[in-house]
Amino acid sequence: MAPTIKEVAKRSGVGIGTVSRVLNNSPQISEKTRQKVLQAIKELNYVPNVAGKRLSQNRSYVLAVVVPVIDHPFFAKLVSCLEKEADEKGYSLLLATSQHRIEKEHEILTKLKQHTADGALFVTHYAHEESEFKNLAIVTIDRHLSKDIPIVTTDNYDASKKAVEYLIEKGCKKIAYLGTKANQVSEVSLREEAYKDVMKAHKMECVIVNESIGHGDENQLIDELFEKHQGFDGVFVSGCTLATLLYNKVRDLKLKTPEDIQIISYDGEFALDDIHHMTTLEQPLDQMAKKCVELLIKKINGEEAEPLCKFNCRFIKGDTTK
Amino acid sequence: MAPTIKEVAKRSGVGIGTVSRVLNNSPQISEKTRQKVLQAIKELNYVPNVAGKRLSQNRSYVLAVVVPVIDHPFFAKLVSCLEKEADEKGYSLLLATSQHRIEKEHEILTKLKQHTADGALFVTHYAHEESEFKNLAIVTIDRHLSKDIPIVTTDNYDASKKAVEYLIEKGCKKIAYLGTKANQVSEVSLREEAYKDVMKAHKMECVIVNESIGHGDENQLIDELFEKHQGFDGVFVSGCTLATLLYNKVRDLKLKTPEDIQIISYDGEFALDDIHHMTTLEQPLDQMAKKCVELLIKKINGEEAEPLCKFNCRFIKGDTTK
DNA sequence: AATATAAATGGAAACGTTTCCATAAGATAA
DNA sequence: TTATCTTATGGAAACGTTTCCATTTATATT
Repeated sequence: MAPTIKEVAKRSGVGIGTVSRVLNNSPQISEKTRQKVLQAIKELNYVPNVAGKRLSQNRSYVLAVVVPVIDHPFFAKLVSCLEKEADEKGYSLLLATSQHRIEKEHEILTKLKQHTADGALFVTHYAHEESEFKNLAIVTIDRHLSKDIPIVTTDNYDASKKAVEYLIEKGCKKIAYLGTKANQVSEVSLREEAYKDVMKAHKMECVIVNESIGHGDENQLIDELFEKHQGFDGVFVSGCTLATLLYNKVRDLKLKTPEDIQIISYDGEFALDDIHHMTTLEQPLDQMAKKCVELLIKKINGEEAEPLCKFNCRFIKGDTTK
Repeated sequence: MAPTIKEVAKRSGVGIGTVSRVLNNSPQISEKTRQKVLQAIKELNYVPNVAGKRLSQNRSYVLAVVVPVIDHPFFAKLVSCLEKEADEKGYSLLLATSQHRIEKEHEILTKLKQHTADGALFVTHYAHEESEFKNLAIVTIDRHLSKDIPIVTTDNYDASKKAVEYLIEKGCKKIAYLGTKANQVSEVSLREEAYKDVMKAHKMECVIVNESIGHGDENQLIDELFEKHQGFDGVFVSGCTLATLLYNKVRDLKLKTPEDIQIISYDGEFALDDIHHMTTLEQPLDQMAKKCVELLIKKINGEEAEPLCKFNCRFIKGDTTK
């Protein structure tokens, strides 16, 4: 069996409390004792057992993250950033993909209650009873779950407004909106709002092609755009998968961009982004991830956490606009 | 505070052992008692604390997976499959990205020793002292780490051989190999071996463009292929990122495929695979993930595990070959 | 040298489970 | 009814930490 703190104590001739203090870098330990203990630890090849630590502290040092899927550039990149941040703060990352199934989210809530994880980041799209979140350390991206749950998001409305206005400025006469249908409680729905408002302000016609989340084929959506609607010369598209699909469709149709059609997309996180030089509103995922972890840790520690953190998107001029 | 097993016992008027047995679906519990206990659990809103369970069982029910990066279609898809399988077997997935840094792998080994996780899947590319793996439940994909560590892989040699022969059969006169440089101990190196062997057998010239792992720009590699070498009409490419980059480069150069150049790639897992219809050797990641989890659990339970599991790739005819 | 104060240390108790052993209750056979 | 064998149940001990309180040791002050 692996050596325990007791054996380390015996070997170094001190008490178990002292060993524990050395392990936790407690200041009130004499240098001499510290060395003795460290020596014994090395000799015994002692590694602390986290189960004991967790039980006595009632802490797991694990953060859970719930994403709809992981094999998607946006979520993959996000999780990548999260892992880096969590790691830096001494937390591990427990990954849960909901596959758009609400039960999976319930499982995560149970894991929080079980103390499998100390906190969770929800990046998913289902609603819950607010009471389910009681006393749990939760943070979301983009979505309003409950008034006690902090949200990390981007300036969806402002950035979208600027993007659509940019298309108009560059000469677009008929602009379409292509996106996944966002729930009302999601900040993402502001993208469509902004589009509509700009269209209205410029007395232009709205062309909206929407998909309900997790269902329907995204390719089909693109086809719908080109079949049902014609003559547009600009598209504001929400989501990187749709954007790439659109880009490829345009190419297949032998349309030229930006000459025939101009495109701006929200979400710049492409799997292979050195290929598609698309004009993009890029979300600062690294900063957002950092903030998520920070907020989560605050909530875990029972500290006050900002209810809403809004980051600015970076406008990246690619070659899909003039 | 959350209710404990003791309180459930008191409320239902039984002993704590009985409650524990109900929780673990022990058979020798009378139906009457079981109902009483379940009732109390419901009334108290009791959720078992995993820290206690873990300590007493010395099990975490967590599997760690170490991948170089997660924002890459192949690894993202793999992790996605793993999570599904782990979940089915009652395990959670702890995600660690090594970012090609060996220290991160050491951290995972420490986590295993600490019992943060019961086992780990290594999908990374560094070497270790064999002794570091002593008594730990580890499985790898593609890589020989130590003789006690099972490997899950594909028929790299056979599949590659067939692919290259296919190109020849379809009329290619000069075929290049494009890939990341694989370590000797990796099964992936067999792809290049197979290519070389086929070239030799057909008395054709080898054109190999290689990248050392994690370094260098993949785009640069593609450029190198087209600059240093000319006149080839077929490429066997290893890895989905490279394949997509190549595909796009070919398009940018206004070359036609399969007319001017035929391409087969190893790894069919594209982020957006409904776009690129490339001829591909697809690895059955779902089956592989299942096997990995299965082997890991066997090792955790101290059972014998097969040292090598080789899966067949699926040949998918796309429109990059005749 | 004696006393007061601060710093370092030892170890019991607590965290919430599971498991094993002893015992009680129930079923079966005589 | 009594003896025997199952089946069901209670609860102490163990898992490996941390933490708090009591105590010892060192240092400073008179």
